[in-house]
Amino acid sequence: MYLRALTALAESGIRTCSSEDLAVAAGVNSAKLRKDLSYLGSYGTRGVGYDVDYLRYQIAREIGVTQDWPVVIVGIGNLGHALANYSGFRSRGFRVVALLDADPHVHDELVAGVAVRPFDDLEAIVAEHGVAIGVIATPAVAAQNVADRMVATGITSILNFAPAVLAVPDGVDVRKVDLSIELQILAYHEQRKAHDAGDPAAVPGVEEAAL
Amino acid sequence: MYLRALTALAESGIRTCSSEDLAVAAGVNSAKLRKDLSYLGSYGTRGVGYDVDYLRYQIAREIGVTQDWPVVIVGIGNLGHALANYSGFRSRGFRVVALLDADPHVHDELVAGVAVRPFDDLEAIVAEHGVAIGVIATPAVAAQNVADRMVATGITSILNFAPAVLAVPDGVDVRKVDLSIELQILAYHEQRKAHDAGDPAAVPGVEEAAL
DNA sequence: CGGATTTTGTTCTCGCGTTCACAAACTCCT
DNA sequence: AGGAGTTTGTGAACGCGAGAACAAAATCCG
Repeated sequence: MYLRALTALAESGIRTCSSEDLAVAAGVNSAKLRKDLSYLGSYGTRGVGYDVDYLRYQIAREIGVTQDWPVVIVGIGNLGHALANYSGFRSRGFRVVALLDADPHVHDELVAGVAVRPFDDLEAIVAEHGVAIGVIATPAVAAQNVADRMVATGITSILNFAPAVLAVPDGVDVRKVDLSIELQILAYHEQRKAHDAGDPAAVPGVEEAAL
Repeated sequence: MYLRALTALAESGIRTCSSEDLAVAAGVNSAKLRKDLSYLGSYGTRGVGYDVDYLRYQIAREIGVTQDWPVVIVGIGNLGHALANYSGFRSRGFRVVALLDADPHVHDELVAGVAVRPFDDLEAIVAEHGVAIGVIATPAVAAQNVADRMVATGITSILNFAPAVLAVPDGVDVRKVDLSIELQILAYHEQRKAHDAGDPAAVPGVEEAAL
C-alpha cells in the first residue's frame, strides 16, 4: 500500500513527503506508518520527511518487487480470463507464463496473448520457468486437487480464488480471496444500518446478544 | 465462511456436526468458532453439537443473506466482465441490476444478459431498484469520482476493486480488494524463503532490522 | 436411575498490533 | 551561530482478538 501511494505521489511530481502526507495517501495512521517503515531501516530525515524515490526503491527492494516473478494461472473461466488480462500484475513484476485448464474445449485459445494449455502440462511449465507462485481460479471442487499438484511440482505460494479451504504442507503459503464474502460483509452492515434506524428489535443484533 | 462450510457439509448429507468438525471445514480454531457462534445465540446442544440446517438458517438470517440485494457494477473492463458473470454473487443473494461504464464504446453491449448503460444513468437505476451496494471496477483515477456519485445517489456500501484509497463520509462502508497486493505478499514471503535458505545476509530482513 | 462421556458456552490469560506521546535530530531564518 | 520550528524514530500504554481451559449441560449405557 505504501509503495502504491509513493508511486502516486511520484507521478504527481512530489519529491519529498512527511509521514503524515504518506499516511493520508495510504489511508492509515501516521504513527503506524512510521513504525512500519522503521522496520526496514531509517530512511527518513527528521525535520524534513522521506525522499519519495529513495523510499520507493527501498520498499520495492524489501518486498521483492524489483524481481520478475513467473506465475501460472489454473482455471480459465470468467475469473481466470480477467486475471490473465489484469494489467496490474505485469506492472508490479508478475509475468503470467502459462494458463492451464482441465477442459479441452478451451485449449489453444489465446487469452491475453497466451495460449491455454492442458492442466497436465503443469509440471513441465513449472520446471521450465522456475515458477514459485500459482493462482487457482477453478471451481471449489477442483481447488484441492490443483493445489496438491502445484505443491508436488514445487510451487510454494498459492493465491486461491476458489471458495474452498486448502490443506497444504508447512512451508507453502496460501492466500485466499473470496469476492462474494466481501459483498456479504457489506450486506451485513447494510442490514444492521436499516434495522438500527427502523425497528432495532426486529432482528437480534450482535451487540444485544453479546451483552 | 461458516455459512459456506455448513452448506458444504449439508450437501454431503451431514445433519449434525461438532464445533471441531465445522472448525476444520472452515479452517479455524474450534474455540474461536464456538465464541463466534455464541454471539448469535446458543444454537448448539452440549454433548451433541450443532444441527447443520438450523445453524445454517440462523447464520444466513443474521448476516442478511436471506434477502435479495440489488447491486450496481461500475467499470466494465476485464474485471467488470468477470464480476458480472461471477455465479457466486447470484447464488448468495446478490442480483446485478445494472452495469455502467463511462465509455460509450461499450454501451448496449450485453454482459451476462445485462446491457451496459451510461454512467449517468446511475441515479435513475439506484432510485428504481433501491440499490444500496455499489461495486467499483474502474481504473484508479476514476474511482473517487464514481464513489462520490454513488454516495450522492444514496448508496451506502461500496466494494472497491480499484487500487485507490477512497474518501467517503461517515455512515458509508467501503471494502477494498486489491488483487495484485495479494500476489505481492506471496512474492515477499517467497523472497524471504529463498534468502533464508541460501544467504541470509544478502537482504536485510525484517527480523534482523527489528532487533 | 446414575455415573461416564461428550460437547458446548464462557472465562481468563496471553500476545500482538495500533496509537499516543515525546525525545532526538534536522532545517530554516535571523 | 543559535534559537524556533518540524518531523522522525521509538518507548509505553491500550485495546482487542485468539487460544487454552474449565464448568455446565446433554446424551449414552449399564
